[in-house]
Amino acid sequence: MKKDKLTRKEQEQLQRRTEILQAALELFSQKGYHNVSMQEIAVRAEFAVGTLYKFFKNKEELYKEILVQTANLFYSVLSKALEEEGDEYSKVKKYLKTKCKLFTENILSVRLYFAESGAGFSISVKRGLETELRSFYDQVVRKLAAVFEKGIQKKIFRPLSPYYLALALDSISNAFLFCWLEGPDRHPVDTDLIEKIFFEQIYLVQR
Amino acid sequence: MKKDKLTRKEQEQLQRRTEILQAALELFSQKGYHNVSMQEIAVRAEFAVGTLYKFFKNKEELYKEILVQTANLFYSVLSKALEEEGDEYSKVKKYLKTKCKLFTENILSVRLYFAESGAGFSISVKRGLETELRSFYDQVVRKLAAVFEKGIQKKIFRPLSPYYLALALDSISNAFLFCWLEGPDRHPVDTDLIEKIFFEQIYLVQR
Amino acid sequence: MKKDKLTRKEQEQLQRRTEILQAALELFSQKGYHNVSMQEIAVRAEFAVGTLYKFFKNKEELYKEILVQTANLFYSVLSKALEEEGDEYSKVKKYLKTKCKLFTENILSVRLYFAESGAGFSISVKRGLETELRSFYDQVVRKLAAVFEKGIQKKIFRPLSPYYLALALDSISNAFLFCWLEGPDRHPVDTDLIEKIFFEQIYLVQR
Amino acid sequence: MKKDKLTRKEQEQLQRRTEILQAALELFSQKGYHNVSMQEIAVRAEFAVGTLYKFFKNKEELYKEILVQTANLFYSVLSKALEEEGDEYSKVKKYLKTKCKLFTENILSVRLYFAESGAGFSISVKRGLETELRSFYDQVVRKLAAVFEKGIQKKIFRPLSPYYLALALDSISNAFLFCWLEGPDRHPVDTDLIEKIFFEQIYLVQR
DNA sequence: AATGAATGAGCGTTCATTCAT
DNA sequence: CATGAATGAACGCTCATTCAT
Repeated sequence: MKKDKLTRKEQEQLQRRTEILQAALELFSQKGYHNVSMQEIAVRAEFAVGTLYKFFKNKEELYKEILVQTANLFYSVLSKALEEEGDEYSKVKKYLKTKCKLFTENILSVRLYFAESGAGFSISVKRGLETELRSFYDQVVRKLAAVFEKGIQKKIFRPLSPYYLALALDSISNAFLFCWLEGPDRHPVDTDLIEKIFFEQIYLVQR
Repeated sequence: MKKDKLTRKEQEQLQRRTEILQAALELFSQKGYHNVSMQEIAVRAEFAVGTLYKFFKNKEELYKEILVQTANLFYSVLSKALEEEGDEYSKVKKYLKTKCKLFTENILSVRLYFAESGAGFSISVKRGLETELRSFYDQVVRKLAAVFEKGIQKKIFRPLSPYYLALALDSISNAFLFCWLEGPDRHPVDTDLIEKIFFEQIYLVQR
Repeated sequence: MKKDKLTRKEQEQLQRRTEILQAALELFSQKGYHNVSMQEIAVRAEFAVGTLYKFFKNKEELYKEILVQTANLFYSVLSKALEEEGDEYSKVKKYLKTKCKLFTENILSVRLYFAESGAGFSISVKRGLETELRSFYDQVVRKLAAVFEKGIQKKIFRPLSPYYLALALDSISNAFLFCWLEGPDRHPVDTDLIEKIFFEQIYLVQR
Repeated sequence: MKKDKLTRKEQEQLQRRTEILQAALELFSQKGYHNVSMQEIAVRAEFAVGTLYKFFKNKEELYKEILVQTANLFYSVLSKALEEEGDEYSKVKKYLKTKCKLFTENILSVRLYFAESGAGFSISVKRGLETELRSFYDQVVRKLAAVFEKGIQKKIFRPLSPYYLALALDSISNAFLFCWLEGPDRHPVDTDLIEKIFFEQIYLVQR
């Protein structure tokens, strides 16, 4: 009947689903997968336990859904940032700015995502999920590396291994963002400062 | 009564304790805190469950002990590396070399430590443990920052925020080590390569 | 208002009811009461769950209805067979023939009926249902016994306890029918063979 | 160390196991598999739920154990009865006597066994268990059939299909025993009466 | 001191039943 | 009326912890 639009019922369903995911995200990111019960999620989402199972096959799938959604969001937003118009330098600047915004606006997801997939090591809740998530992450790093490669060819960046350069930029930005977002003082993240530190000083733009 | 030496009984006790910790480390680092039962640890350590409780108040304390021991080891080894003779440049080189060795030789501990305390975010098994471990980590970063500060004064390093410089070096070295230690290829970690990348190319030693 | 005929609405209602009962019979007889959910029945009957509850107070009543209908069918059909014209010998022959046909044409009901009420022991889904069903069964046996009694008086049958004779005939015919209907070979049931075995050989018609 | 005898500990374990099985038998035979919870069994056996799982992998295994034990008991006792000294006539008499005693002394097991494996149809709790149990039953029937076969050769019994003869005897004896054991009056089972009915009147001993 | 059998709270999950639409 | 999304009690099962031996 309707093509683009969802029926009101479908909209409501989607809304409920989102509410459950939000409640679960809040709890999982705060206490971790194993310390959150379905009962608890149900109470916070203001549904009965059974209702959760109407939307998600089991606890693991609910958890996985959150992480995959997060991974998709991060991947699509960061990918787009790297595909914008401009030279490689401005692309990387855009990437950083976008990443800062993304992290700032999605602290809970970020927290959960890094706890599960680990920037480095991690012990996954679900066998294979870790690998799946890391591959998302790796795709972004590779896209970033491709930008560095082109920038190196154009003599915008110093001639270093593009992949390690990308990895380095990513890990530094993660570290700084974690530092700012988690700190007890919790200063608003200063995008300009990051940009300045990475590019003008550390990151090797040819002068 | 006894001053330096432990009685044979005390030695034996220490030995048992260590065996339990080792068994637990292997299991926790492989499967994660929540997927390892005390039963399982007992079997691997070749003791009865009850015996585990003679040495550790509960599962959480056993876990905590492993992490705190790891943190102590890392802290003491890395601190010492930074206190060796030489200028700031060679101190940082020594720090990196030591860290590579430390990680390579203690993969299990490293895996567990980063899964729990997170290079960045993490969701702790035990409330407060995360903070405690991060403070250990932070002490090392601060020591490294102090070295950078002195190096900057001596004009060995460029004039950047010493703390962020330390954080950056640390996060990059973590990222590279994770990459090497976890990679499916699992090349033996190339200390010289790290050194070269960090110092000659990225890390901005004044030339 | 209406005397004999049902309004179209009532007819439709009856039709729906029958469809539900049929769907439930198929599922119950295949998987057993506890392994069939109302959801499942609803899907097979192509109604909503709620609709099932318009027709039957609850799952138990739906189940009970199937069994009671089956019991009624069996009772009425077998009773009628025993009431037909003829001597006692041909009555019993008729009874057997009818029973064979009844079982063959209603395997699902038979399966469910015997699983629930048990030829012998059984553990009922519903307290009291077992007893209720057995009383139906017992009525048939008593009717059969009455025929044997008369036949014994007429010297058609040997002078044995009519009730036990009836019980024996019934249990043997059940056993043979089960054997034939369930057997992996599943020969079409040979009515004549049964008749021959029961009457000419085992069942002791006076010669 | 000990060869034949069990250590006291092992004896105690066996005792506990038996107590659990007994409690479970009582409940299962009364209310059926699906209407008995592990909690309930635990309470009746005066153990904690966890303890049940030390002895049996899960509810199904506990149930299966009861049935298989019963099947084994029935099979071994009835087989032995058929192997005793004597002609075929006395063997069958012995078989009947033994079966009466067996049923009388193990009403609960009998009730459960027939509810599950069904003398005829049944809907099994566990896929395959039904088949497994029926094969035990079938072995006994075949042994009995072999006795009939020999008896027929020796002209002790009338020349009928031995298998159907065995099936008939078994189903009649079941029916009578069920009748006596379940009846509200619950007369003590009259072995002699059964024997008399089967042999002298119905069962075709050549005269 | 060491043991490991016993415990039972608490989990994830199902499904008969209800009731707003 | 028919619907089917929502409910929540109750299940099977696990495992950290205890304590009699």
